[in-house]
Amino acid sequence: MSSRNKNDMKKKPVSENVQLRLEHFLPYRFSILTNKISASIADTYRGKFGLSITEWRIMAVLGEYPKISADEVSIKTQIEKSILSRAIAKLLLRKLIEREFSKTDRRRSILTLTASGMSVYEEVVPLALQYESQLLKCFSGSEYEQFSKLLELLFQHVGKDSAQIL
Amino acid sequence: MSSRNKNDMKKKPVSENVQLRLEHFLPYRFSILTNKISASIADTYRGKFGLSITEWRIMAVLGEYPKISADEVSIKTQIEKSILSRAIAKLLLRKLIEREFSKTDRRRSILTLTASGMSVYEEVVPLALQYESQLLKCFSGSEYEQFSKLLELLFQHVGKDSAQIL
DNA sequence: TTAAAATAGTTGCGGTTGCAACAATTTAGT
DNA sequence: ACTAAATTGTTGCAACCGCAACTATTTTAA
Repeated sequence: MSSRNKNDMKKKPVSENVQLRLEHFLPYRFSILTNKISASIADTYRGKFGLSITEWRIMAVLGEYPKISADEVSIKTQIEKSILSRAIAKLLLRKLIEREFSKTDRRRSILTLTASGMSVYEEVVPLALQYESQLLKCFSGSEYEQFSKLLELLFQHVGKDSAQIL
Repeated sequence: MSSRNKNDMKKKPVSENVQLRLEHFLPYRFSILTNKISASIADTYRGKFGLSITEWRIMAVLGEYPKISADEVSIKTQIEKSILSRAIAKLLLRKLIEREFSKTDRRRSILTLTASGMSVYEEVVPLALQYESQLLKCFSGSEYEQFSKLLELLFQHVGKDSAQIL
């Protein structure tokens, strides 16, 4: 083994030779895919109901969990609290949701869908489910099972303190 | 069969009984996952290089495909053209990329990484790959194969005219 | 009991986003 | 050759985003 070989190795460590192909890069692919899906859903919600995705998500959570606080909505949806506050203000104006404040803790809000909010909710839910099933048409039953399982794995992995991952 | 039963069916069609569980809704899960991943990557790029994800993507594409136009970057990255235009302006100011215009079509820009842009690129690439491999640590080899394949399926499916899907 | 810390929600502000209109140039159709 | 349409990139504008500072209230603990 000559010293020339040794120098070559120093000049070109493996890591610098590894190349990045953006279109195969997982985080990138995820992002593109998610953006497409979100954009297409957002179009529908905005077009048919004048709802942003954020607004819809708030309503979706309230449909499942009536009488929770803004803070609990924030925890469940990961929506940042200032964004949430403004979205809630809009929904209140449009009377799609109602708010009272807890008697025992006057900081805490208690949010519910109004009757008209509920009727929008009941109109959107089937649309959302239909969209999802359209999306999943590319999978066979067992493929869906696999995908769901693997996605869950990834979810768990990312969930445990993402600071630690990078 | 009484007319009462018929009325009941009108009042509660099956579709209204189907419920939505947001946390199991695929588009929602995708969105949460992607946002977490993107946020964590964005932190690194911003912290170490002062680059937004958009800016980094432009550089990544130029690293792979030197001398392409803004429009081609837009097609490859799906970045909207006004956002792209402003990001390119920033990268030009910081002299991370260079621009000339085609002699034969003076509308068309020709973009390349500068030397310093290239050196940033070569510093970021290994980081990005390292992040990806961290992310994939939750999969075994065969799980990764599966996941990759299924994601590709979904990708194709969504790709073919998303208007048609919804 | 009272001062400090924690919690819930709102708001100010600077930055980003994305649609739509625009200018400059090139291509197509007649 | 000449006008209409298409393409490439930029910019105006209104909406949105998210951090940080703020108010109001409740909890902690000395």
